[in-house]
Amino acid sequence: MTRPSDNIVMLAQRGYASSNPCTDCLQRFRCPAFDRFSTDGWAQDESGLLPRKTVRAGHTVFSPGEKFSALYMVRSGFFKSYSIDTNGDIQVTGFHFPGELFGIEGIDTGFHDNTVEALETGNFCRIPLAFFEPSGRLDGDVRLSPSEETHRCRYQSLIKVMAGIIARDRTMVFSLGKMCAKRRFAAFLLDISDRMQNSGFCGDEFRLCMSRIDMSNYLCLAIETISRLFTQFHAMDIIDIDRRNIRVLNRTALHSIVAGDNSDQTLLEKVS
Amino acid sequence: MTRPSDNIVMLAQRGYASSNPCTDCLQRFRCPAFDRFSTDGWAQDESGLLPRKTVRAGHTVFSPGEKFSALYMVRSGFFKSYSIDTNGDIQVTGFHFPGELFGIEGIDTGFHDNTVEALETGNFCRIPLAFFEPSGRLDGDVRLSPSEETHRCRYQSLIKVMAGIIARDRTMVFSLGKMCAKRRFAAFLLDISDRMQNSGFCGDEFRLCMSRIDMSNYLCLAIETISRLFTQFHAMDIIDIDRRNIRVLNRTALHSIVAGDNSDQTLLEKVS
DNA sequence: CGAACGATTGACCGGCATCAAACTCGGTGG
DNA sequence: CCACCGAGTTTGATGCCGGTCAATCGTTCG
Repeated sequence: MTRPSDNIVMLAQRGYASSNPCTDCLQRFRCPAFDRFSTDGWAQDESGLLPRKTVRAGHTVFSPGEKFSALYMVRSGFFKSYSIDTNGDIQVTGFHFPGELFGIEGIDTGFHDNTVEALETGNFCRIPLAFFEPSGRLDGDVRLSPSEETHRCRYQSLIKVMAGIIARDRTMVFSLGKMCAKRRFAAFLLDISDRMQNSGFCGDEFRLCMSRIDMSNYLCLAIETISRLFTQFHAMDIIDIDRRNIRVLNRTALHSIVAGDNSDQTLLEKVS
Repeated sequence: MTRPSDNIVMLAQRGYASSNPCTDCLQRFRCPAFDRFSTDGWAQDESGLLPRKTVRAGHTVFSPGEKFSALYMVRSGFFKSYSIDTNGDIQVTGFHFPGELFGIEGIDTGFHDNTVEALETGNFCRIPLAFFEPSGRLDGDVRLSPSEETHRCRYQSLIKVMAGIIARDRTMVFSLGKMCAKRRFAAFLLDISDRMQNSGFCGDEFRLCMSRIDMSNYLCLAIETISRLFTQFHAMDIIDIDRRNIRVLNRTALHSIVAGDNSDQTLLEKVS
């Protein structure tokens, strides 16, 4: 069968494609750089279009210590971000799907403190921070002088991005603190499913873009626990799982597990 | 545009304490509403000063569903914020000390989704969201027309507030996911201590403003675990604890527990 | 083919939640 | 003044979820 990401990958052009401005970008309606108010309909700086770039699996978009000067919009492919603590332990902090933004965490210090890495060949668009500034400002990247209305839209976009991150982090805190492994994992599957759908894929049958190790690290569970939960959910006919290919068979069951009417015990234990 | 002299008159008329504008506020240097660029040196709207309010222990600043239209700066006292999930379970999401801001979480939906409650009698200042808007805007609250420079400062303040929340949430995720109870608790004590100091109190001897229940809920641990850790740290001569009064005796030990060279075992186990 | 890596499955055990009981302290009323 | 109560806290006993260790299997690649 065809890989779910083929359709988008084929549309993604490399580098500056003058034939492929924002008006043709599949992610334009989720992109804060796409101006609905401008006459021509696509974001641009002095040099033309916003820069795009393609990275292969395992390669990074940026690393800790690099100067923070832009946001990034995933155009195709999947990315993960992680940071390394003082003990050298890795913490996967998130996954990024097509149409999603990443890289704003460094906004307070001015430097990135995490790494963003492509899970498979992917393409992203770099949106300079100056794009969101209150008024035209030259910072070596780009000079922009948006109209007041345009700027307000962009301003609110930036706020919204950060608010979304806060909301997602709060969910994560709740997940880690109050949910047992099963609930947490079910919530993770639903989250991934929803975001796949938002990115234009089928939400019920797709390929998991990350390894079991990344999953376990992100969810703060042991790899073995992840594996056991996969087989358990499979035995309960909630999912079909083959390598990284997953099919959601019983979404309702996942939701009831997440709801977890009782704090942490074996809801639906004997279904199989 | 109102002149400073006008405001003084208005203050007297409205019963504001004219002897206590922002220039006398102890928290002014941590407050985004305090304008270092303005000639008179304090934040104001058309009606005079930013509104302040006092609440008693157990009373709320706002509740879920209320319209989001302002940030809040703690002037004195201590506050906690918590939300209630679909199962009716409470999750304490944070504590707020003098000089700290709260209430920005509702910025994306336009409504607060959590409750902020005073832990003891406290006073806070309400900063209308319009204060941070790119340009003068009338939203029923206040009309402001800041200069470009002033606005950029305010704009960046808002960004910084949100970035700070994101950083704090990330720390929380790491704490909940990767730290055992002892490390988590030690990190909590250090966090509280630092913030007490930032708020102008002694960082080594103070009164814990929240109950054991709030602590345990916030840290996602059982009350019994919190209690055991208090006695354990006391036995190790790391702290002195009497009811809610705590004295930090060995800050270095707390730091080494948080560092946790090894994942989750009994560092300093046999010190007593 | 063999090495390396990821994934699965089983056995074991430890940290922390849970249950239960005792204790402290402040408030109330007889 | 003491008895009583209830909320908050402490301490002990027990059990279980999920981490750790270890062996096996499947897949990929040099």
